[in-house]
Amino acid sequence: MEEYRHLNIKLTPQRIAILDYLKGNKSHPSAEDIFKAVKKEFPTMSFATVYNTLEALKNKGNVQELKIDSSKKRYDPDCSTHHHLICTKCKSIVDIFNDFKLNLSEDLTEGFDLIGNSIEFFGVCHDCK
Amino acid sequence: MEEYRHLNIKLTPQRIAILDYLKGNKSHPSAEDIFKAVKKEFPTMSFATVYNTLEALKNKGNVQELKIDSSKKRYDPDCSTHHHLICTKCKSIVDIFNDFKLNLSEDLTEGFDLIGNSIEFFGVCHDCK
DNA sequence: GTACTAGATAATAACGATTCTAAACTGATA
DNA sequence: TATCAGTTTAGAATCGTTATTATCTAGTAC
Repeated sequence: MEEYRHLNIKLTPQRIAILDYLKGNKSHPSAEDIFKAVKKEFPTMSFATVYNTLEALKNKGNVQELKIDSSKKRYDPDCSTHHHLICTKCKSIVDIFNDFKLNLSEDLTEGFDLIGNSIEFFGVCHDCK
Repeated sequence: MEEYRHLNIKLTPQRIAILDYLKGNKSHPSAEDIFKAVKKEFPTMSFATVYNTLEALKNKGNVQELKIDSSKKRYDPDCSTHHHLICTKCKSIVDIFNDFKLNLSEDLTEGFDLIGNSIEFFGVCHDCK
């Protein structure tokens, strides 16, 4: 597909299937979620391909790795600035697009060069209540 | 030690050593950091004891598990409300005690019951620049 | 269109953090 | 001081992720 040409990565059918799965995906899938979804179309799909592709997309700034779930990495194809609201029970994740102004005075940063921030809200989702 | 009696967990010498190591510790250690430190005093110390004790302390609300480092869990004996500033290179962590007011309007929370939030600032520390 | 090649895929092994198991041990209570 | 529920230990098992290697193929050049 031409729409992925701008990524400047070699476009294989497997990669296109992964990209299609990720496009507009708001579920913040794990590698396993991606693997299972793409395996339906490519039964020989291996985990290595999922991880390789995610690595390539991360390097191109086209996918964000989330550390929200301590048991496994999750991935977000939306690289715009936003935050997350996580259900402490089922680990479902909702995007929060508010722009919060968080100023840290120099004397608190202990000589760090600040790059950015990320806010994790937590709560219990509708289904888990 | 009497000072740990209030935890209401059985106090073994190994647990006291772990508690002593954690007391006032601002390094946000991993299980391995704790294991290595306590092993000096108790050469037969096993990882299971470290994880068991951390689990007990988590349940008592006396230790916080941090998901900041995607390759391993890190632990914070300071359970007061605070945030973290993380070096993207060496993964060192500094506490930020500012109290930020983060209001989320009802219509953004998609039916979640909000519990709290945690802010992760990231940057490059003095030593890694 | 055909050949070439750097880079991708797939199967599997390796790895590291964490959890589990089962037997021996011990702190806290009576 | 005897008891026992809970703890420690060593090691095995598990699980997510990374590495390896042989095979394959997308993209380029001819």
